Amino acid sequence: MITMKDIAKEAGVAVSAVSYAINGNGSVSEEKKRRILDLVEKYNYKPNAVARNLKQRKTRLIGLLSNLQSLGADRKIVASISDECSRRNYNLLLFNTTDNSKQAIDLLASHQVEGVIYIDDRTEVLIDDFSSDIPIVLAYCNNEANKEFCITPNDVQGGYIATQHLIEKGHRRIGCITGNEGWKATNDRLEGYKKALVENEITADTGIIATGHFFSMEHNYQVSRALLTMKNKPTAIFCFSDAIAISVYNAALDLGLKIPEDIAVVGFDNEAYTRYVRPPMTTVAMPLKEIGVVAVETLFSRINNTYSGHNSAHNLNCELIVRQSSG
Amino acid sequence: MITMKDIAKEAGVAVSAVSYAINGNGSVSEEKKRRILDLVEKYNYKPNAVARNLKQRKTRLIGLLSNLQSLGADRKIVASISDECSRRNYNLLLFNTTDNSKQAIDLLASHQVEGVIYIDDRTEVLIDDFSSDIPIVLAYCNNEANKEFCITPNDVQGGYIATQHLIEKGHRRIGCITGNEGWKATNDRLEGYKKALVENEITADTGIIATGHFFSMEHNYQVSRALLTMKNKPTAIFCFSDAIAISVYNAALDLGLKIPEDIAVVGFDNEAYTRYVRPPMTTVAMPLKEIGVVAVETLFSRINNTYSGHNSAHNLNCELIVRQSSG
DNA sequence: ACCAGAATTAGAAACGTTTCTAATTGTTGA
DNA sequence: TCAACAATTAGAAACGTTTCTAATTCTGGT
Repeated sequence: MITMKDIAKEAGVAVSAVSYAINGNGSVSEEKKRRILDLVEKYNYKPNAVARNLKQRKTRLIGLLSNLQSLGADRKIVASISDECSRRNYNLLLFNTTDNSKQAIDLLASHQVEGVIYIDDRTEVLIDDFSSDIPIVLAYCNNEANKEFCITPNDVQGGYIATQHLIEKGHRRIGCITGNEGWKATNDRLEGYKKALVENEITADTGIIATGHFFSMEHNYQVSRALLTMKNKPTAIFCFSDAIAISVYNAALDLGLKIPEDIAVVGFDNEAYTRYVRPPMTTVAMPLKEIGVVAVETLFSRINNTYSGHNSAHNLNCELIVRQSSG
Repeated sequence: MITMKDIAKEAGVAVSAVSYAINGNGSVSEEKKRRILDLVEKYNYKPNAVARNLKQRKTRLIGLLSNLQSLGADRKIVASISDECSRRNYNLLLFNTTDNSKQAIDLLASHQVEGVIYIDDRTEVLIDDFSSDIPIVLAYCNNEANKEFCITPNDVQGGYIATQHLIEKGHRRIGCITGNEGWKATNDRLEGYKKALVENEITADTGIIATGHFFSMEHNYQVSRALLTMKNKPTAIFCFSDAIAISVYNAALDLGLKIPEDIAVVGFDNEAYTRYVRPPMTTVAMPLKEIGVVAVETLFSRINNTYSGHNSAHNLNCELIVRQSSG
């Protein structure tokens, strides 16, 4: 393993000169500089970043805590975060959280990361303790005590635009199939759904608000079927995920109902396949890329102490992708 | 920022004693040890990993090079790699490759990672130069010059079992829609397809071998439609991706053909949605988790110099997931 | 030719650990 | 009680950089 000392020796200069030559600070005569850089080239010498980091007390490393197991929507956020960090010449130190996030943060801290981004799709995050003096930002998830450092999709607005769209299409009897009970995404989307109804003076009928499940497709199919076989069935259904919407597609197919003529459908998530199902699905896209961008921006403003806290969550708006399932 | 020196001073011992106490090597009297660890607890002191890494010339870091933009199938590999490294108490330093993988590897090397895993879904990998003395392993992709360090799905076998399955279902006239021309996945799956035909003494008809595309669904739809409207159309189609299979689903729907009665379909990739489409899709699952496991194993055996090169690629078998689209 | 000031250079300290060496203390068996 | 040995301890060197300080060389204006 070749070091600066080796280069310095062979070039017949002091190690400081080598450092100056490589980093372009300090001052070195042109002739020496060329001699040094030639050797650097010759040996393909790369300075030891660990030594530099120790001396400079700066690692240009961001810790990324993510439950990669469940890497669903969040994977686009990870990609976006990675891009944003690269642009700033920062790298990511990845840590796979299982449950012990406290320990994970400690480990990242020991590696002297300059900040931590935590991605999770759970409702309330386990970190209660932002006590480490290292800046943390939460992406995609919520933490009541630290709202201002949470970058989340605006699920209320997402639920609202989906429902509003169906109302504009002429529907008055709009059902919905929610996600898991108690999840923030479920609560917020439901709130947006109700808000749209209220604004349009439609009284919500709890009989057509069904509880779905983000993972159990069997359950969603039963719920869809129940909704579509009611005596006074809805003319449209807003589903809290694309997968749930597929359950409605399947139930409709089995019951001989046509989408959107007999039943209009709107999904949520804008999964890749929604463009290709029949009929192409109208759905709500979360601002995943933007969440990554804002998370990194917020983190860096904290790192550089330029953060002007505004004490409210960053709630980024969703976008409605109109296709054919909504009429 | 509190250091060992601070702890040592307050405990009235030498810094070496603190190091011994924390790491449990060396020897320290019980009484001193308790005094030290109490202070460690009190100040929530965590040793600076950068300093330790410098001194020990060991970082317990693996570099991960991945084109996260295209994070498709590979995301499960990333999750698996992350798990395997965690189990070994190693962390991942993530680098988002755009095109300059050489530079990326240099950067990772400067961070003193002990090995590099490169994940890409491109045919031939850009790294021609494994010259850095740091061990590299390629996951999901191929490199002719360094076969033995490539961990790939066995696409030939994948194509074979899909076709064999259709033959066992009684089909003799089996078409296929390939992936992009020139891609290794395309070539290999086609080879497996042909092998199965030959073994069963079926002469391949190039008229029902169509060239599909992994990304252009419009193209795949046209191709599917053409295949299904031939005078002597196939009774089954093997598609080189699930998305292509969906195109066949759509074309069949539009032409009033029923799956699997009128046309049997097998996909490739086992995407999450294939369980929920109608009819549930028979498809081929790549051993993504296993690729991660073997990649990490191979890398560590190189790191620890216990690698017994066997000079051939690690080709891990795919698995057929039988559902209803194949009859 | 000389001097001030600038540019260049060498050397050493520092970053926070681990680990080596040597010194000190403690323990045991005769 | 004393040697012999083991356990504990302190101190310093080392890891590979960056950056400070001070010494040296160079430059141009008189």
